[in-house]
Amino acid sequence: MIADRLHSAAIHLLRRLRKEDGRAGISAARLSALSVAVFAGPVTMGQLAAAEHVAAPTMTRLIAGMEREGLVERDRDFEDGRVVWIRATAKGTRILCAARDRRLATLTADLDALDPADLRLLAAAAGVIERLGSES
Amino acid sequence: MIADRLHSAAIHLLRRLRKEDGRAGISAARLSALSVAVFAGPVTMGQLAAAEHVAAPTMTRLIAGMEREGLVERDRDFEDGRVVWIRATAKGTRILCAARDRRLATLTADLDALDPADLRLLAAAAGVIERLGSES
DNA sequence: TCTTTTCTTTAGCTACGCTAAGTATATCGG
DNA sequence: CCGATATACTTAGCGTAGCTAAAGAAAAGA
Repeated sequence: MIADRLHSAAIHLLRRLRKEDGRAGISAARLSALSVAVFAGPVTMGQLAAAEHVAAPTMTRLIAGMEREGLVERDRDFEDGRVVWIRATAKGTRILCAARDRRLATLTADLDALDPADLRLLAAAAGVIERLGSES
Repeated sequence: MIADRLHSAAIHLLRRLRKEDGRAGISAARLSALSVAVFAGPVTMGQLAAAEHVAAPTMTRLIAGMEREGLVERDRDFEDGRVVWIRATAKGTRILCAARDRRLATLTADLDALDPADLRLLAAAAGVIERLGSES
């Protein structure tokens, strides 16, 4: 029942992290999209939606919210007028890093309580889960 | 940056599983609560909310929805009139198993594509993540 | 008895996810 | 060149999940 346990574990982990993210003033979904914008350079709306495995309108709203708060900016493509490029602002990059540090601080406390062996296990498993989540 | 990668991995895995659960006609949050009701015997609302790391009103609504669909039943406690006991119905148990089988089927296909070593890794990591999510 | 505590629900808000439909731009066949 | 189709994104509207604040009902204590 690996599937069950992974599912349940993911749900509970996210609920826990959600609280930390809430304190940082940004939701998990936005944070995840923002990190793509920050680290994968300017991306189009379509690329972002695909990267986040989310329908296009969902990404439109996520970006609209972040644009209102000055975390990202939109630019129309010069060649293709339909395409919108998303770029993280300096503030967006700063917020991302701050939120990440905050998560890191709380999670680090938890991780420190683990066996070094468990920690190595998690590090290795994260990659596998990542691949699992991005399949299909 | 294990925290980041775990966070991102959990988000993407859940988004993927959400689609499967949707096809099964039950959401991830309900499924998770239902499995507690099924496997941890009758539980009170408070216990359920605590087990799922969710505020009480959230659990009230989850249970209300599942009660409407005949997946669980409520009973007042004989001794303490404030307490409500939640019991999974036969239908609820059936639905849970069906949804689990469905998830299992899709995830199994993914898992089969993994190295046996990766699979063992995931099995071991699930327990660690579980503990991580249930902390504090 | 009156107050306080505990368990649950109601009301109301924000946010995320979806589909269906609309708009604007590109592209292709005639 | 022009109409039809295809693509990229947005708008509208719905359902669900999460929260807090406050209310209701029952238990426990002064």
